[in-house]
Amino acid sequence: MSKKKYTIADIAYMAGISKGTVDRVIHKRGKVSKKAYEKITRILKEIDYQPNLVARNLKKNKTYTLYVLLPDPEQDPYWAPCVEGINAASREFQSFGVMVEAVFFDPSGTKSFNATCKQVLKQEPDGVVFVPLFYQESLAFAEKCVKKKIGLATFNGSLPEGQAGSFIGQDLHQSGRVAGKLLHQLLGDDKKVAVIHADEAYQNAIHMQEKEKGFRDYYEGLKGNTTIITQTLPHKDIKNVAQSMKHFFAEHPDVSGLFVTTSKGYLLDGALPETHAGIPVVGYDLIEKNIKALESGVIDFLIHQNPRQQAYLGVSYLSEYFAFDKKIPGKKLLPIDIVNSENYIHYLE
Amino acid sequence: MSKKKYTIADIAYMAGISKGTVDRVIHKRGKVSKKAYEKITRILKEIDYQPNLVARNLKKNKTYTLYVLLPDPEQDPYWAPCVEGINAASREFQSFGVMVEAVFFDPSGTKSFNATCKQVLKQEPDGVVFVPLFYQESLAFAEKCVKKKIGLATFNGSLPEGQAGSFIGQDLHQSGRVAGKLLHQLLGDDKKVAVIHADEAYQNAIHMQEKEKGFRDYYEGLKGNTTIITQTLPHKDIKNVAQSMKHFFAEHPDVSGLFVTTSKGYLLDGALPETHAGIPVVGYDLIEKNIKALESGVIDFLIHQNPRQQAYLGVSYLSEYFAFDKKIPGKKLLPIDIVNSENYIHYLE
DNA sequence: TTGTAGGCGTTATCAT
DNA sequence: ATGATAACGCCTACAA
Repeated sequence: MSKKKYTIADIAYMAGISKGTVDRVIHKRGKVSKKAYEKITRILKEIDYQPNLVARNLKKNKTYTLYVLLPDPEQDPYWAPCVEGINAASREFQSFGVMVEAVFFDPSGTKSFNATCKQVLKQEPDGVVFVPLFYQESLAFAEKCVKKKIGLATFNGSLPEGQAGSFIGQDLHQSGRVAGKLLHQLLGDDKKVAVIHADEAYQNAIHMQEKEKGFRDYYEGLKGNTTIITQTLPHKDIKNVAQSMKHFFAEHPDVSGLFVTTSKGYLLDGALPETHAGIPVVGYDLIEKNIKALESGVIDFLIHQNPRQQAYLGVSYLSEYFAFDKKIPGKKLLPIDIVNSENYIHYLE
Repeated sequence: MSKKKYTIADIAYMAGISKGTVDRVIHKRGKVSKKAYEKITRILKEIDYQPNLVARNLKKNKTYTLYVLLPDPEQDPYWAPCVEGINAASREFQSFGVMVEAVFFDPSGTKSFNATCKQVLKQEPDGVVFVPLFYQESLAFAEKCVKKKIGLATFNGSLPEGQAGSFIGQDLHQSGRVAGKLLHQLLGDDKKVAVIHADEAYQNAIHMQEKEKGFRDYYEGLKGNTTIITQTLPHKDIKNVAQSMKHFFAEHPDVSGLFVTTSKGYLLDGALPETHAGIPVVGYDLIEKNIKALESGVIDFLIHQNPRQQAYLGVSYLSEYFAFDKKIPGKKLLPIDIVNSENYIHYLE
């Protein structure tokens, strides 16, 4: 089924008119007689004309600038793989005239985020990919971008429905369900388990809550009788987790499984009292410390959110939009990868 | 760091010579004076010249033909997602002059495979992506392709080392280890488990053996004492699995976990004797019947080999090679995805 | 309303 | 050995 490739010249010849008119029809620029318009549209349909994107791109010969805003990987290693993803996409599209610039902000407060947004806007980029860490601020930023007709994509967090641009991330509620299932598979029915919110330096309470909801949701759908309690480990207590855990298990000695809703599962390494040392733990994210905990057996499963791929896709979507006029997928949910000590290696790329 | 984009014209101007000579240097076509050669190479290095792939592609204006050979999805649903992957890649690269044609063969014997290979060679394609289901025959085919200078990629199975072209697949040995780990996580130490080779219609004994090796390998590295036995379920016995399982468990009542090395895990649905009904099972592949078994609880974990992505990458690699002169990655190992009833949905695309 | 004439960057041909 | 030039398909400015 080797379709012949038709060019505008072919079509013009077939219709007995000039290339210019054909082009005007294709781009609906008007200034075409009804007769010519109809004749050409008919031919276009008939041969299923596919414009040569290469030629189009060459002609445009415009370079597009994308900015990617994400938390500084120095401050939270979770974001490190994103930089790789950004670079990979950047390399891939630079020959097509897309320039990508990554900008880091300090995730511990909104100040740095706002400053970075402002700075990026000043560059008048064609597109922006960013992590909407702070809800209100992100919303405001997105609106400004829309107003300036800047292409938009977010990853690792979403803006409200109807928001222009693309969202790339994970179904957090469902990932909570996955965690529930895993603990259930390890423990069986009628046990007591705990959801641990090991607070991050910055605000991602929404993430943690969504995950907990999914987790509870899973257990509620079961016939068995599992008790779920929630424990928050505030940021200030992170210095002495062993102490906190000792208290916790003194109060709840019958807890036999833990679900850590953040990437801080590694904190449990060496912090579990002897009475509960081998207890099943499910956590999040393939950061180095977690992998160590996975190998030492403290953590049984990690859920991988694939930050690298999220960032890669964000840049790719916008790049393809600019370079090839592809439309941007509105929402892309990545798989919820289950990781244990034997398969993590392949997710590190 | 917006690098300026240099063109051949720029370089020619800088060197004070014509574009033609610059081109000759870039493509090492000779017929260039030493002086000019050195001057140009120096400039090229200095500015880190990156040719405009779009323009190059436009100029070449050649259409490439790729053939993809894979088992007929009608006969084994495992291959169905590959067709999607092939189509996705095809759509993506058709604007760049790459034509992709999928051809199915009957996996139950070598006859159809050989016939298909012959037929494909007759078309004189620029590239071939294929599933090396039959070792000897695949080797012969690959050699013929190399001789004819046809671009080569294989997926879901490898040819011996040093073979030209690309291989996309999974580390089967490691996936056996993953299965071992999963069963171990579900069962704990000092149990007896069984490796079940549910024979496929066609020969993939090598795959099954690799998986079993990895599985045993994992358990050998542990301190605990797990006994592993192997049971083959020949193709002819597939009609009456319940009977076979009854015999099996009568003989080995103490087996408390199963590892099915093929995509036939669903056969256990309704075929396990009451005495062993809820026994942990780890299997392979997200085919419909397996997903049902996952949801009903007969299968606890499936290992996903991502056939869709394998096929997609095979086509993409060759397409990018032809369209953009990218070099073909020699070997690409995909992640070993662990799937349970809560996360399978995202792997179905 | 329609047609024509470049030009995007690279490459191949042909003349010098 | 080198330089000028045309062509790939599309788009746009400008002329008719």
